[in-house]
Amino acid sequence: MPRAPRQQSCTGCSVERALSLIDGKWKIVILYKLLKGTLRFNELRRLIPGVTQRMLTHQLRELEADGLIVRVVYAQVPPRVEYSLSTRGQSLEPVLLALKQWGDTNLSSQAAKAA
Amino acid sequence: MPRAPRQQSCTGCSVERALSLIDGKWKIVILYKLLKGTLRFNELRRLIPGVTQRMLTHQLRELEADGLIVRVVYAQVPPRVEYSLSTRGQSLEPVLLALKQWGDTNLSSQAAKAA
DNA sequence: GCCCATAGTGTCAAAAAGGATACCGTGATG
DNA sequence: CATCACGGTATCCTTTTTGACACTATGGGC
Repeated sequence: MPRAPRQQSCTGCSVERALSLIDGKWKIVILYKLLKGTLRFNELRRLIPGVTQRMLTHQLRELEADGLIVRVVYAQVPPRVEYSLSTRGQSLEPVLLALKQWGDTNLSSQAAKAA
Repeated sequence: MPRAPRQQSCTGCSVERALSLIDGKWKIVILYKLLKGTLRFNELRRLIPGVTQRMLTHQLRELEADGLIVRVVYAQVPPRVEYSLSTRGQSLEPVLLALKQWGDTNLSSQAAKAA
């Protein structure tokens, strides 16, 4: 998506603004994984098959910039970086759960056909 | 988004599948508008400032293909085409409302700063 | 000395999404 | 006769997003 220019006069609707924060192929999944707790970079990578290192970094950076997640770097070797939801990110829980539940009940192969 | 190729082996997570149905800059907004009832093409267009005719058509077609909305064409002149949520689309209501509420409470200028 | 893991960054190129614009057919309206 | 509204299509072009791949630093293990 040529996503919203990250700053838009927002044509009237809070939904659109909300969307601009969580678009991107991986953001919701990342947030969802983080719901269960803090994760390190490579843990996320393993939890989300298909995401590349670059993409993961990118999305995490944007999520951080939007104040949805918190990034903590431990000055160690090997590096240790932990990601967790910010308060704002946690407030997305209802949305994430609603989405998950919808996916589960409406997208299972059976349900999809029954629809 | 080079969105999910519309058919993916789906690496394990129903959330990802759900996302592939509602990505696109306008889909959620369209669905949200349709929550309140049936709308005609140009009504949608007016309700969603910023969307172009082409985009609206595109997104509506995809939503229809994914079984989230229903398109009814009346053989009249001038043409009359009505869009409404399918049962499946209506089942998205909790998600849409959760998103709207999150947007309202967490993205108002004050809240955004307080975050 | 060589390889591994961690958490990245940088560059390049492909693919997709989105936007602008012009055009279509029809009947009513002026 | 010209124009408008409706619900689109078709085409072209630009911007974004994404993916592939190579490369980095450091300390530990073999």
